Amino acid sequence: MLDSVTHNTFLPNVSFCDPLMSWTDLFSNEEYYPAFEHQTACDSYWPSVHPEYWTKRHVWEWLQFCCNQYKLDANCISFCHFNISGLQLCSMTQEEFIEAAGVCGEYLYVILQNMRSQGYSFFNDPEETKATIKDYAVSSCLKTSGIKSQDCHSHSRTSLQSSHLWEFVRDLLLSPEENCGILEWEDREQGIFRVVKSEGLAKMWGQRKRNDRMTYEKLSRALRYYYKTGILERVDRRLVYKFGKNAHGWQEDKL
DNA sequence: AATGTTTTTCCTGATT
DNA sequence: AAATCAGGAAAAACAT
Repeated sequence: MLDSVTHNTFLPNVSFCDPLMSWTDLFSNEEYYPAFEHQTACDSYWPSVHPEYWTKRHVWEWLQFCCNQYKLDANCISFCHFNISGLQLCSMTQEEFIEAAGVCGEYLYVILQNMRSQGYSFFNDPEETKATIKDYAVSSCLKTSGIKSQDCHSHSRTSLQSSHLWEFVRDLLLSPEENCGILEWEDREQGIFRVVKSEGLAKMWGQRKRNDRMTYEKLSRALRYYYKTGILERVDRRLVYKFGKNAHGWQEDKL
């Protein structure tokens, strides 16, 4: 899976600040994801800033990047431990990283230390990146290694972005900052929720996928496919859905 | 490169 | 009337 790191995601000769770089797909767009921490449009993009000077938002974006790029299981990461500035992040010891993110913490620690010492060349040179990361992949918390998130228990779930639609919906439901009234719980216990702003949801999903032609019509088709796989269950009310037995991570108690 | 899975797109028809 | 729901079919995108 590390191979993916070397592919098109690291385009040569592309500036790190270029907002059109492919892996920036991972991140939200200020327009629809309401800024937290009072960020404004003039805030820089994390790779263009030294880790020591990262804002909380930068830290957050960096985490998202790591999760997506290196396939770290976001469920291993305790978000509250990372609600800190770059300076605080840099002062964290390896132990603290492990404390905050289990095995993934080891990984994050290495990535950060490399970034600090080697700057962004760490990311610009696919081979080197691969080699550096490889040694640490062994103990990994990589999704593909088959380690389930339960193995990294004891940490509260995060709302870090995942690639699947249902996870996106779930995480939106669980993060009031980003939700802004688009989704609402109808019955928290039973996992029943309602799409309040259908077109807003489509827009957000479209942004995530870099697809401005997304509509609720099409998104809902994808949701209906989840009935078959037990991710969602049918609720015969308009714009109302229910998490099925194969959906995880939405329950309040069971984190 | 081959295959399986998820998502997107489009569509026809029913329901609210 | 306009949105939404239902799925079939096929293509595209993604993952392995």
